Amino acid sequence: MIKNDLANLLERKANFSRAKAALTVETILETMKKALLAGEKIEIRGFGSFRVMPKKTGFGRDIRRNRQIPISGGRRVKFRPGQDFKKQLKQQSIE
Amino acid sequence: MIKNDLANLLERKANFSRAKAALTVETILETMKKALLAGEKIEIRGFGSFRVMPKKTGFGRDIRRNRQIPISGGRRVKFRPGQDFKKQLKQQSIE
DNA sequence: CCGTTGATGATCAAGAACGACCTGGCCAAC
DNA sequence: GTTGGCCAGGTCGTTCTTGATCATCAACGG
Repeated sequence: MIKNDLANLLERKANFSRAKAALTVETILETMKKALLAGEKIEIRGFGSFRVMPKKTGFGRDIRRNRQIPISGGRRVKFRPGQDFKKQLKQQSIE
Repeated sequence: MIKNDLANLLERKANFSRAKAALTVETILETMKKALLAGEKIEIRGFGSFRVMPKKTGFGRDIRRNRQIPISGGRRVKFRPGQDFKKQLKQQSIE
């Protein structure tokens, strides 16, 4: 699924124009991104939650150069699917 | 940030009615959820990607009962912020 | 709609962090 | 205001994380 799919969905479901649909999708995603960058958490019931957490990981590794790479801090975005979402994930299996 | 915040945003930015804004937000999120449940991956450039992966974890642990808990498989949803997103996360620090 | 641009994914390793379950508290949703 | 979903905590095992490169495909222009 790509951004275009979501836009198409709004075209059909909400009867939006293509431009409006695309803009709406981008607006929402952009807003969510900004909120996360501001350190805010996003919590949508029935869907899931995004949380920004300080990065605790210490070292990664560069195979090519065979050296450890200090992870100079920062933050990570963690997504957790909601209860219903998780339940459905368990029930359905991948083939 | 909660679902209501996103709806308010659409009211202001896109001049949607409250009901339409709320419905739009839910429609998008619901669709994304369904896509993930269908095993589809979502890839939005500039934002991030959601991928569904089979769960390989074998055991969890119940501290209270001091026993191991078999994690009977299922799938997990993994979110990865996009390049730009990640870069900004690094640059900004938490207070 | 097709082609182009360039971001995204996989990979390899090693090490640290997260995840599951359960209960209580807090807050999102109605 | 009420309901009930969501987060935290603890232990052990699994997964993630980092970086660089090539191929693939999302996004966009003609």
